[in-house]
Parts: sequence; structure tokens; C-alpha cells
Amino acid sequence: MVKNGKVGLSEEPVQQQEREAAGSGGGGGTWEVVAAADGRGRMKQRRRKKAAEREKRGASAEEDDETEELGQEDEENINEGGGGGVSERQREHPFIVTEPGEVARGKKNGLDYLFHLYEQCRDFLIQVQNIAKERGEKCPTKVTNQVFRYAKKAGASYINKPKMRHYVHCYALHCLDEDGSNALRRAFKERGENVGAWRQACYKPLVAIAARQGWDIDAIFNAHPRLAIWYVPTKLRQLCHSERSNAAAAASSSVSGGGVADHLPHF
Amino acid sequence: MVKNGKVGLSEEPVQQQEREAAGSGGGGGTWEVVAAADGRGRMKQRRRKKAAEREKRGASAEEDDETEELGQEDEENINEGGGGGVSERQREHPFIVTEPGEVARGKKNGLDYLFHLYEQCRDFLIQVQNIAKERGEKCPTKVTNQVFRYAKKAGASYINKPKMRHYVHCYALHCLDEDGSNALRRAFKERGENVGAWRQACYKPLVAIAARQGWDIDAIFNAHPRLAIWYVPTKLRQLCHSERSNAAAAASSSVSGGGVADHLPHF
DNA sequence: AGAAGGACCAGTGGTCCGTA
DNA sequence: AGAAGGACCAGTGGTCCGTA
Repeated sequence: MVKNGKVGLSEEPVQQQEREAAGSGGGGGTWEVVAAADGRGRMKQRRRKKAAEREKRGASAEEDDETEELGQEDEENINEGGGGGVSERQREHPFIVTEPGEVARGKKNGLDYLFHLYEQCRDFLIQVQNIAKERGEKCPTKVTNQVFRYAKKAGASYINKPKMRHYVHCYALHCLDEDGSNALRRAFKERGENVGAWRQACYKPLVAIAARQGWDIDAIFNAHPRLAIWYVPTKLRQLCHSERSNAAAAASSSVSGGGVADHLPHF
Repeated sequence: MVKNGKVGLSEEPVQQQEREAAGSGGGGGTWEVVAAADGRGRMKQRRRKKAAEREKRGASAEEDDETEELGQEDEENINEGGGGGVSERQREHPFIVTEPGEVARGKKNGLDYLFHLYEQCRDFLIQVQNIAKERGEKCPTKVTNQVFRYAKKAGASYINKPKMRHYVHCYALHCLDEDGSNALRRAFKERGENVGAWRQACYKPLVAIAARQGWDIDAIFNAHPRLAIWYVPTKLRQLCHSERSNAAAAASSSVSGGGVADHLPHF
């Protein structure tokens, strides 16, 4: 492999991974097949557009053909129930707040599955890194667009950038304080809160962790091997920054009785 | 400063730096003034274009005004000699191969000056990093476009990306083996070689260094504090990669008598 | 209403090539 | 000819908003 002239994509182990992941899925292995089929359609479209752009200016050719082996399932399973038209848009089932260990039922996905997707992305990154090293190309240290593209080509079409970025801080809490994360999940499940509410609630304990560690959220991410490969989400960074300002202002006014406009303690 | 609503640019210390740098310049302090004037013209142009693009779609406003204090010199010094038209294009004097410590004469710049530019970029990066930290924004670890833009705003219009990227590996040799670098400069000066030839010659000793250290050129750059802020140049990376392949093939064929198509030893 | 993700956009890394 | 650098381009990080 790798030297076979194709894109260096080794499908087999990846596909296996995908199968493993299915355990937590909604329709007992249905959705990921459907999603893969959908993904392929989109990919062709994208490639067509890309090729068109190439023609506009002197093509920088190199690497574009793909290992077209994702097949196996073809026409089948395009539609899930017995319902509507032939080519309905398929999406992943929405997440619900589940306790640790709990598998979501019905057309839902649980939070263990969500976190599992982050681990899968890590595996894809490691593969991309290995390929880059073998080829002597520059080697990503983070989950980049390249990694998402690789995941898609490898058949994991249920992984996409907006989704992964959306929940990064939830995964961060899971990494940095699993007990706290678990407690939060149980509390929000009990209260019947939706995923959005749970997601919002994940910020606060993270900011508290940052407060205890000198407010350097980048350092906190980088110190954790599974978290270091993810970009710090903008909103989390902003929250840490403004909380630090608040804390500094409070501390300084409690000492000096001065106004909020005082300078920050260090920097 | 920093909280003044402007771009957070503190001009003063930067301008001072610029003055320092002038020592190695060609026209005894002339060129950098000229270059600054030229730079301002271009900047206005760029801003105009940017503003036009904004109007096309719902402006993401935020941060665009500039501390317009670069002035001081205005109409004066647009032209260097007494020569041609009013607004001739000005460029930096070309580099020549100089020995360590030697100041270039005539309309030339020497290699100490070249390396000094890398140190200046480092200073600009550090300033950009400090501003980012104060604001709680993401903090560059490398000399990025943002840093080049900052340098230009700060009046160092003689710094530009193509130039700095062009000679990065020469600076790398200077950092990693100053004695070797100095010897190479003396040899090429003596032989009367031009800058291009010297530049080309800098690759080989770097590849030799990489060979001694397991071929990991990224690790070599990252291990050196002044070098770590520069991207590894593509060509240097490629040279290391293909030399490693050659070395591996030679080693394996000398042992097994096998063909060049053998696999690499590790990976 | 709540949520998933295609697709867009501003600004990046990289360097070509029209310029002097 | 040898060299400096404006300006372009493909692909990035980031996330909005049309979709289901």
C-alpha cells in the first residue's frame, strides 16, 4: 500500500472501524450505510466542480483519483423506512442527552457515540500523519480539512467539520473531567433538557477549570494528548478571556476599591 | 494602549528597531525611508480593494482603521539619486555574498543584514503574540501573513513574505551551524559567486545535518528557538526526503544486493 | 422548535512571473 | 543575466443559514 500510485488510502482497516462505530447508531447499522451512499453522491459533485476550476488555469494535477471501493451497498438502503420518494436527503440521527453507557433508542444517537466520533477523527489524523511522514510531506498536528476529507473518502461520511467543531468543548470536558462530565449528563437527562441546553452547559465547568490553571485554555488543550489535536473553539476562548477580565477586575476593586477600568494583573 | 480601540499597534518601539536595522543598508539610511513611502502607497490601494469586496456581501466589519502615524517623511526621498521621473519603483538593494561582519558597499546589502531581517521578523512575531494574548485571541507560533502585515504597518516595508521564505534555509544553516555557514560565505565570496549560487549551496550542509539527526527536518527546526518560528521550506523538506530514500536504498542494496525498489528501513 | 451539515467566505501558505 | 516582491491561487479555518 501507500506506494500503489493511488491516493495512499487503505480502505480496509478504516471500514472496519466504521462498522465498530455502528453499535451506537440509531437504526442498527442502517444509517451509516445510507450516509455513505449519500456521501458518494456529494463527492462526485465536488470533484466535478474542482475539475472545472482546474481547467480555468494550468492544472497543478497530482493526486486526485480515488480508491473507488466504497461500493458493496449500491442502490439498496437509499431510503430508510418504506416511506417517501426515491432519493430523500439522509442525515445522521440527532443527538440526545444520554447517561454514560446508555445507548440511545429510536432514531437518536447518544453522547457516548458523539465522543466516539472524536476518537475516530483522531485515528484518521494518525493515518494522515503516517502517510505524510512516509511521503516526506508536511505533517498536520491538528484535525484539519485534510483529515475530514480523508475520513469521508474512507467511508466515514457521517463525520463532518461543522458537527465536530460544534461539540468540541463538550468532548473537552469529557477529557478533562470525566466525572464532572458524567454528572452533568445525568443531571441534564433527568431534567429532560435537550442537546443544545446540555451543550451550552458544558462551557461553565471548562471555564472553571481554566480559572484554576491560570486561564490558559490553549495550554490546557495542548497538555492533554487527545485534546491537543483539536482547535480551541472561539467561543470557549472568548469566555475564558472575559471571565479572566471579570475576575481580575473584581480582585483589583476588592483590594484598591478602584474602578473596573483598572489594568489586568499580569501581561 | 491596546485598549484604545485602534488596531493595537504601538508604533514607537518598532520604528526605533527599524532605525537600528538601517546600519547594514545600502544608501546610508536612504532606502528604508524610500521603501516606507512606497509601502504606504500600496497599502492604501490594498485597503481600497478590500473595502470594495466588503460591499459585495454583508460586511464583517471590525478592525480596519490604522494608526496613520508612519508619516514624518512625506514627499521627500521618493527618489534616490538625482535621476529619473518623480515616482520610480523602489526596491531593496540586492544581496551580495559577504563575509561575516562585512558591510556591503555600493547599492548592495550583505548577508548579516539578511539574517538580521529574520531576527526582526521574530521581534514582530513576539509583538503580535503579546497583543493576541492580551486580547485572548489565538496566538500564532510561526511567522504568518499576519506578522508580515504587522511588520508593514509598523513601517518595516522592506520585509516581505517572498523574500523571507526565499532565504529561510540560508538562515537555518546560520542558526544550526554558524561556523559552517561562515565558511561557506567566505568560500563563495572568494570564488566570486552570486547570491543565487550561495543560496543553492546552503541546502547541502543542511541535508547533511538532517542525515545525522534521523532525517526529521521539522524536529530540527522546532528544536531551535529562533528557527522554530519559520515554516520548513518545501524544497528543503523534499531534499531531505529524497536523500533519505537514496541513503536507505544504498544501505539496503549494500547489505542484500537487492534492487533500489526495496522498502525503506523504518516506517 | 431543535438540530445536522452543505456550502460559503475572508484571510492563509506558497510561490510564480511580470518588473526593474 | 540575476534578483526583489506584487499579486495570484488552491486549499484552510470558521461558521452561517437554507434544509429537513
